[in-house]
Amino acid sequence: MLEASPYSLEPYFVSAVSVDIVIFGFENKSLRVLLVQRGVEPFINDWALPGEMVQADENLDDAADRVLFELTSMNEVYLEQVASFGAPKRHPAGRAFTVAYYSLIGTSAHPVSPNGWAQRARYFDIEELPKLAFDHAKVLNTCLERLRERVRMRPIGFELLPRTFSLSDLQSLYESILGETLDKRNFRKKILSMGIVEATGELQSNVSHRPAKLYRFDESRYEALVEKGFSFTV
Amino acid sequence: MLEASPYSLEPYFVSAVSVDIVIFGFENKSLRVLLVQRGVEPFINDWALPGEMVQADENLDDAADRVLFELTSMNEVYLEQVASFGAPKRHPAGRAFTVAYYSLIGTSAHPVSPNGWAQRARYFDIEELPKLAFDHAKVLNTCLERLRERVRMRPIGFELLPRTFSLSDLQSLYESILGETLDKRNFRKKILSMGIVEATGELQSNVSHRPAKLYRFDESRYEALVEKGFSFTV
DNA sequence: TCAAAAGTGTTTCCAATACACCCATGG
DNA sequence: CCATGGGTGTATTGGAAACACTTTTGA
Repeated sequence: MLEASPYSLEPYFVSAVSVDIVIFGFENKSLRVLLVQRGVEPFINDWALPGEMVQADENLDDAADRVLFELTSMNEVYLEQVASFGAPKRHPAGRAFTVAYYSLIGTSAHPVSPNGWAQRARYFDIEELPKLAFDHAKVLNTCLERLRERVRMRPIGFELLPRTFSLSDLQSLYESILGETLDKRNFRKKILSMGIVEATGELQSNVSHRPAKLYRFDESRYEALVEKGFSFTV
Repeated sequence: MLEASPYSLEPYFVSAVSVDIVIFGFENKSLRVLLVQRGVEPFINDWALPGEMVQADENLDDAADRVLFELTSMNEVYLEQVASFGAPKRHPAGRAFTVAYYSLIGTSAHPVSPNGWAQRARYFDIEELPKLAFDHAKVLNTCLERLRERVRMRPIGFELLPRTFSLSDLQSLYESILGETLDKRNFRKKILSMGIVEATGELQSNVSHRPAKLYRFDESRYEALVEKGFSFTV
């Protein structure tokens, strides 16, 4: 809370606030996170979450959108605020808070343009993360847990797949997010009974095994289900 | 994210960060929220969420604990961070972010000592809230939704009841949090089968109807269940 | 013809739901 | 004896979980 004089607020306007984003992608049957390598002190050369200071005229969600757009040139992406962090010593330059978001974007084909303080950027397998700058390991973990929670409650994550996909693709996605294996028949039954995917009629090609049917995500059906609330437990 | 020169950070250390707390209580079969009436500008005389600026050497959770303790003299209370808000114009004195928490405390018997910028404090029925200062209506709403989400996932909220309580008390608590009525027999079956309450052997006294059995919350059993994860859908 | 992944049904079990009457107390 | 809330059981249904073999393709 904030008050006017005689309780002066002035001494409190000394903090910096940033947004940091855990950008999840999915490729090669594993969950990935986009990290950037710092090109400046502190933590120079360490990997870190993409993030920027919130600008004077910007609200938090807009700042998150901006960071995401500047890095990936993608817009209108699934983005959810998760938590804020503000340990007094988390940044050597002063009192710095950060608001963490996670986002889901299809990995395959977007350009990545690190800018500002970053020298490069790439996806890391969630199982093979490098040491991270600041408290970003904790931030990332918190966001991963939130993603898992979400996935258990509803079929999130179509954003991580190409426009058409096989049910096995979808299953590996869930398996790599949840970190456990699922029964194939039960998984299919569940997804198909929800009616949130529809067959395109196409098949995979050039695979050295029986080609899978391809599906697409039925967004309108999905929205309808979210409206009236459903539970999803694979 | 934060960087060192040549990307100077200095211009960013200009924000204030506060914590605001939605303190839920339960009395008279209805869910209540503790609000304080502002004694200073801006929004003088309006009701607002209890909150304070985060101090220089304090992390967010500690600041929340402090606000709660200063107001209610209670410690070790259930407290959960929910979300952060930072619209550029939300405070007239400058760029001010707030991190919202909610807490659950038994209402009945704690003193309330408003201090600093507040002239008084009292509980409001969740159905009869006054106009709130700043963006606190939105903050409160977000926290209420989080509480509802939590309650649907697990039997939270024993903190809101006296140490011994009847199953009907527990049921009204759930009903007022969720805003819907529940079937008595099914509710009891569910709660008792989870084994998270145990009968004390005592009965209500001085009630002009059949006295209810009193129960207490079995905390160790509860923790054990949380560990291995359970779902709770009343 | 082999390897690799796709695809497919049934049974079992448990939890969710719906539903109506008698009981103990104070006034 | 009446009003008030406390307390109890059963039948039904639907979703969750367990489980193994056949099919199609490219190499």
